[in-house]
Amino acid sequence: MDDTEELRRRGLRVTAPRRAVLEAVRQLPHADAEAVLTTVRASLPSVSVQAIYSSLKTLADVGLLRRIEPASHPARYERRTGDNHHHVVCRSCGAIDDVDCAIGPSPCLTPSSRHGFAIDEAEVTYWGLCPICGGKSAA
Amino acid sequence: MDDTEELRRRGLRVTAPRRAVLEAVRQLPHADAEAVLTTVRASLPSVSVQAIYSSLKTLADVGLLRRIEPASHPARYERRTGDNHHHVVCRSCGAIDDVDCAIGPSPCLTPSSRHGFAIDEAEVTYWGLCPICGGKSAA
DNA sequence: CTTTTTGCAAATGATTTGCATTAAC
DNA sequence: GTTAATGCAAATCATTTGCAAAAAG
Repeated sequence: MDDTEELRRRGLRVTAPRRAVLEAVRQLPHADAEAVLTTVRASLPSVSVQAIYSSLKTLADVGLLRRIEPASHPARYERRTGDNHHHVVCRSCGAIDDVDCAIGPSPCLTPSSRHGFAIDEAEVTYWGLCPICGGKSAA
Repeated sequence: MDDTEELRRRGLRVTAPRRAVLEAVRQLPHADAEAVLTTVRASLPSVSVQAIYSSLKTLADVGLLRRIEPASHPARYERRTGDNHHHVVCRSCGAIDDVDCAIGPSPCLTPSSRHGFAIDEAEVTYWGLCPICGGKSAA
C-alpha cells in the first residue's frame, strides 16, 4: 500500500508536503526535521519549514511516523512503528541506529513497580559513541 | 559526608548556590531548574538563573547529580546516581518516579547489537499517565 | 592575588503559533 | 464551497554564552 493510501486511511488529506516527508523519512531513517526539509526541498523547493514540522507532527500523531527525541539532540523520525524496537544514540553527534529488544519481545516492558502510573510504553535508549565519534575523540 | 566535603572532593569550589542547589534537589527529587531556582531563592534570594543552570550542569558533570531529560519536558535532576535505576514519566505533566530495573541489575544493559557503538549506558523510560493526570484526562 | 563563579543581559536553537492564502475533497 | 493545510513571520521556552564584578582558595 502506498503513502497516499496510508494517508487517506488515517483521514488525512493527501498533500505534496506530506507525501514528500514520508518519502524523505523512508530514504533517511532517523532523519531530523532539518534533514527532512533539505531532502523534501530537492523535489519541492517551495515547502516551508512549518509545513515540515506540521507534517512530521501530524504523521507522528497518526502513527505513520515514530518520533525519537534523544536528550540534547533534535527530534528524529523513522517509519518503523509499533514494533517495540529501541535505539543506540551517539552522545557526540546524535547518530542513531536501531536495536531490537535484547530480551525478546516484551520483558523490558514490565516495570518492577508502577507507582500508580498507567504505563503504555517502555523506551530503551543505549548511549555511547558511534564508530566515527568514538574513533576521534571521547565526549 | 556533607555536601561541602563532596564538592571539595571533586575539586569544586564551595559556593552558596552550589550548596543550596544540592540541598534543593535533596528536598525535591526530580526537580527541574525552575523548581530548584524557586527553592534556592527561599534561602538565597539573590541567586541568578544562570547560577542555577551553571551549578546544575557542573554538579551533573562531576556526578553529584544525575540529569534526566524526558522528551518534551524540561530536564530534571536527582541525587541518586550511579545505581542504574530507571524512570516512569507522565506524558501529560512530566511527573517522574523512580523504577528499579525489572530484570535484576544488568541484563537490560545488554543490547542485542551495538552497530560499532561504544555503549556506556542503557536508559529505560516508562511512559504513561501519572495517577493525577490519568484520572482527569488522557493525553 | 589568581582563578573560578556569579550576576545580568542578550543570544541560541528547536519547535510552535497566529493569520491570511491556497489547495484538497 | 468548506474545511483543512500551507506559507510567512513572529513568538515561545529551556538553556547557553559573553563579560564585568565578586567570591573562593
